[in-house]
Amino acid sequence: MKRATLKEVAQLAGVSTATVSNVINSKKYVSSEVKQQVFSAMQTLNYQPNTIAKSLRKQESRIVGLLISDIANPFFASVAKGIEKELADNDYNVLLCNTDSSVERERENLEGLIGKRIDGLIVSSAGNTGDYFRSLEETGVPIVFLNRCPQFMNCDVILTNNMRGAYNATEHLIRHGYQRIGIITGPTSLSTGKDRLTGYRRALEDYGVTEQEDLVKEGRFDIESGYEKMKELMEQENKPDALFISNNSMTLGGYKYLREKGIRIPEQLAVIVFDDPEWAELVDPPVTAVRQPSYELGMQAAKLMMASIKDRKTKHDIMYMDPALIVRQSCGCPAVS
Amino acid sequence: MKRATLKEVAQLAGVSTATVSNVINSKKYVSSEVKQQVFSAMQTLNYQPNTIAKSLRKQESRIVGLLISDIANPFFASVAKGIEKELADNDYNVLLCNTDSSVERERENLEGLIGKRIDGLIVSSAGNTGDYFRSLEETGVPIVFLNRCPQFMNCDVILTNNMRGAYNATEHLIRHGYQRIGIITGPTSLSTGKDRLTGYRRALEDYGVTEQEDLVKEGRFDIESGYEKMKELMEQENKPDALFISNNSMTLGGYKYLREKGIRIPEQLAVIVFDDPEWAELVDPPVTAVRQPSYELGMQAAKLMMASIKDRKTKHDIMYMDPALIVRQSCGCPAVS
DNA sequence: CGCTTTTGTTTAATCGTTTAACTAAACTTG
DNA sequence: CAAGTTTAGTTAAACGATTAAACAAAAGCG
Repeated sequence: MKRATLKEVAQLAGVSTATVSNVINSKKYVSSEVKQQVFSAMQTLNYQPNTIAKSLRKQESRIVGLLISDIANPFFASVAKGIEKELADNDYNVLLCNTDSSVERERENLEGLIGKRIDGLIVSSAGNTGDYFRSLEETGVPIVFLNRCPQFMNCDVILTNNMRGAYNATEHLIRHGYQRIGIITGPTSLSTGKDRLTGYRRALEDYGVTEQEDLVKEGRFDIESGYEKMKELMEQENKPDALFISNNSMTLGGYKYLREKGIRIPEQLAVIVFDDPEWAELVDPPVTAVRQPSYELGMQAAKLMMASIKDRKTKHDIMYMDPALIVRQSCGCPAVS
Repeated sequence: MKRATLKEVAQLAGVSTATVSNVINSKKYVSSEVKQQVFSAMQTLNYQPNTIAKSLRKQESRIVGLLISDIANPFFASVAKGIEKELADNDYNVLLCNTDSSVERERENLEGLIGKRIDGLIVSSAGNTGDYFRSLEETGVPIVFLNRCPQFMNCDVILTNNMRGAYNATEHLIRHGYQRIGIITGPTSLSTGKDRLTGYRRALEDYGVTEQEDLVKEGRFDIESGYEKMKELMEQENKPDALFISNNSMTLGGYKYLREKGIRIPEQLAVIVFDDPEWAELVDPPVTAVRQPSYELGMQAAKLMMASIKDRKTKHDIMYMDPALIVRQSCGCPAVS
């Protein structure tokens, strides 16, 4: 069954298409008689306006692209949920693109999205430079960067205060008297990876602890590299007595290794992790975590986006959300402070 | 900066729009001279075809709607990832709609998607009847139901073999000698909830165990109800000695309660859960789980969708994916068999 | 050399809306 | 009551692509 068009509705109601359009969008004043006619015509034809045609004419798609590395990562899933909610409330839809952290796929997806004439893009880029976003930006499409901070562009950025989160975590470990505090960090090509590492370093500095090079391992924010790096750390001469892990996925990998080897937490190794997924309090032992407000992060990103699209906001912000340290049992006795 | 149109490219290249179109889509034979001209014009104007116009003309959007209850649930997140991957490989995009299990929002979203003229819909409905999908189906848009089985419609359905999964889990508990095997099931208005309950019952029957009404609790597939129902079970006279929990979220809630009360698994309560999220082997104790092939489920759903869209497949399938029982430590000693 | 066929390109209609510009009727108003 | 204003609705041109049909030039052919 073909869908009815506005024209057909107009014919049936015995009016012009313009009038039908006006009725639908309640633009101009239309007599209630005619309105009734139109409504009933719409009813009988089961008319549903064609958004594509509308988009073409109005030059807006009411679609926002979402470019993220891994929707299966609970952090991103939660972010996506926040974004979807906020956008839906404003009658915008989300086009989901998963990049698997591949710059290649990111670029391809971006091209597709440009073609689709998205009204905005929310992105947590896999790349470090992000120069290929330029061509989108130049056409006036607002971009919100999520937990990634491109150097040069004039667009909104929303970030967890990664440095502070990492600083607090490290500080916590220092205050508990740990001497050899290691870190499994993310790719330093990403601002999240870099900032968390910086936070860790600042804390060490501030407390006069000298950094030990072999206690700093760079992973790839995924499960496998978490396992690998944990292995490296625990098999080397100079083992850490405490460890800060930079995200949830690497924690899964790391914990896996520790479990296999029967290494006890926190007796043999104290652990604090960045991200606070729902399983954090159920693993053995419950893990002390730096919680990013992921859902709120998504909502805020979407709000910034709406402000750019609807209110034509052109002054762009960089917005920090503060993470919270949730102390559980993986980081040593609740002493000192 | 306005985006260039095909017309402008044509002008610059000194040819007609039809020719440019032909070059882009390599439809008809175009002399390589002209081709060069067109390409270079496209280059200098930084031309990106407008998909919206194309959609309108060709009457296809190359967008598939995805309607799910909660993208933050790792099961759905993984499903979504599989769908996105498979669709992207076929040059289709995913429009993500989160319904929060609200039939209301589901209906609203559906309307929006119809307006957007999606080429297909993949849905894990929150409702039981799903009659409002009819209007979409009638226009010839293929629908794939995911883990939900509407009675009447002529569309593809892809299901985890919920009954078998639940049966196997229950059987496993019975064979380990448990006497009072309980279940926290999902809403029986959903086929997932119902089928898992049925599987549980069949197993009991087959082994001549009589069902005890007060050991069967119906949750809502979310964390809160998991906590509630676990509480009810463990505070009543007739406590279970083993429990089958119907999904991952309710497990989180249930485990939370057990941890609070210091109830030991499996000594005081053996547990098997449906779904095998990434944290399953890290919680204390690692949980025996019925693993649904979530990513593959998503991929298959997308494949069915592509078959319907591209190959005009009209004969529709109901496809079962078999879950696997992953035995860990939460369900008693690895004895018997 | 004329005739058909092939090749390469153009013309113009179309997809389903919105909206600026226009019109005709009804209503004010001095 | 003539002139201006308001009201309620129509006409037709966009938006940016695709594509059937038309066409001109070149090639093939006896």
